[in-house]
Amino acid sequence: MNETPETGIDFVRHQITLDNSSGRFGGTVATRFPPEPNGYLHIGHAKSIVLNFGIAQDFSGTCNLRFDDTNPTREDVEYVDSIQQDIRWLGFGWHDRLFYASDYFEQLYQWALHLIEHDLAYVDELTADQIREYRGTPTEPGRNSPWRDRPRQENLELFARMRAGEFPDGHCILRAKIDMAHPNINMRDPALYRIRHARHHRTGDDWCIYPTYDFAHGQSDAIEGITHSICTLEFENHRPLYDWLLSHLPVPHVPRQIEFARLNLTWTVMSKRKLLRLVQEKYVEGWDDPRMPTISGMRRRGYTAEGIRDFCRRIGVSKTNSTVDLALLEFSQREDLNARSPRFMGVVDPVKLTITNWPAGQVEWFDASTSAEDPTVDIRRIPCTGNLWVEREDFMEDAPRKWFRLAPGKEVRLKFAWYVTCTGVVRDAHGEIQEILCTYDPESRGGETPDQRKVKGTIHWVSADHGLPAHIRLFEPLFTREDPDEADDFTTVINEHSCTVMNGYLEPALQELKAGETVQFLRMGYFCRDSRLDTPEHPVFNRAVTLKDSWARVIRNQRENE
RNA sequence: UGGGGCGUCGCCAAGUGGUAAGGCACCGGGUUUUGAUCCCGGCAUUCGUAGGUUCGAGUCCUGCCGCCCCAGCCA
Repeated sequence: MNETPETGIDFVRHQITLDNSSGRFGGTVATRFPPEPNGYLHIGHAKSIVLNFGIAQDFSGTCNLRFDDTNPTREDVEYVDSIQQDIRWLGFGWHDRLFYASDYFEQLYQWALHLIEHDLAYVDELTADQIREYRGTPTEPGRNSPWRDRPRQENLELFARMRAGEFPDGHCILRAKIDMAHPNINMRDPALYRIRHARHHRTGDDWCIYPTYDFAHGQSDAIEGITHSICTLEFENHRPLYDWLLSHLPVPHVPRQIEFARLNLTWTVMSKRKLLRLVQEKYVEGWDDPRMPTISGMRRRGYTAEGIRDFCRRIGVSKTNSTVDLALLEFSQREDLNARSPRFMGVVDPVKLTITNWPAGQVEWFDASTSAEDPTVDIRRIPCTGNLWVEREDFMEDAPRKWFRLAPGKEVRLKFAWYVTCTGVVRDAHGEIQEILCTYDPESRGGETPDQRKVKGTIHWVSADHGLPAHIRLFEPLFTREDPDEADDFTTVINEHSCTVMNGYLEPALQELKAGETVQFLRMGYFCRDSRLDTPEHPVFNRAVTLKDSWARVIRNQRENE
């Protein structure tokens, strides 16, 4: 696949180029992807991963994977494992550059001491509520804590006792001493350390005080020699603090923070809090539900890593808050899936088709290619009989103009096989069509006739005597509106019909397909054999994405014009 | 109304004073044993808005308007 970006160089790469020519970092480029292990990665993270690892590749630099694990009450190893798996699956690696902010706890502690020794930090015994009151508001300055000017020695002792576990959670915190009247609220003596008597997934019970994001992130970047610390827009307000800490600490290196806009997608939610709620309240099967925008969900659905990377390149990187159309993600998937998926036949919503002039008991086998490009390669055999399953939507009793599928009196081609002409239908007691009756033209074997007559419509089919019953899962967006975040409560706009399970039939060759593999069912879309619900006795397929359907569009436009 | 950002086609997005790239979507047309793919063609006299500077402004200046972020001991 073409890996060339659709747009010019983005502003982040532009800044890096500028830094390289000014020699700010001696020409080296080091980035990092810093997830907090408190949830599964989603397509928004993919944007960041492609950016950070992509920049490292483009500039012959490095990209570290660093877990931002400074809050043991929210984090879990389940997530550190899934995150690594997802990044690898996306096609990126970090070699031996796997780090944890918790690796730096001792160094961070020493730096906190340094701040105290220079009268730049103090232990505050105000309660959380009091601190909030003292902080002021965006339009009013805050007030100094009564503990702000306690002696250096006392701060040192108190901080040591915090570490020693002498105080309960919330008893006190370490704060930077900056400016309680600062117009940027993040500079009003921000918290640096808090007490958390909680077991950490890596450091166990070694610590009962943990650094905040602000105190850990920039210093971790400094320790790792990160040149460009790329984060999302909401951290822009933190940059003055990021820079302040770095300039007041004896760090070995000073990185540059650059912020870009996080990804929003239509028809979905992206916040970890909301995704967690979908999982916990069982609106979905789990983090890897094919309807989830998680990496694991998309993988299970049948999306490809290449397609996701391509999507991330197409959306670009900027500082504009934006919501990308889901159609673009689907386009990227179709483009990649089209190039790599073998073609098979599967009937999703089956209706019987009986060939009335078919020799009783006869079975014909056709050699057919699974390639859309070259009919001479990748041949498998398909059985055909007089009893077939065809797609219910491929028949219409009163066909509109330009309909060239099945209808009374109309002739169509059964892909790879014969021409059949519809002679009638059989209905059940409720008037539902139970069976379509056809005759076939024995001269049309393989889909062409000696008289070269044109048949515009070609439909897919499966021999009812050989077809493999399967559950075929069709998905719609999880929400009923394209901007679920705008609803008062996003759970009130959940789409009840986001997953429809069809009882379909597949051509026998599909029996061999392995779980996790994606194929095209001719005319129906790309389907991935499910890795969780599938059994050898009863296959389960997920539709990753439909094919473009210009007939549906014709119908839609016709309706709108009426 | 304090501070920090952002406003270029329906959705993204290039553009760094010289006369509006590209992708998606959409609309035509051609090829086709997938109404798929593929291929051709169309799609911003205008850059939130009002002024100003300039031979020349999406790009510079000023004023408005709109949207996003910040008052966690979350990240």
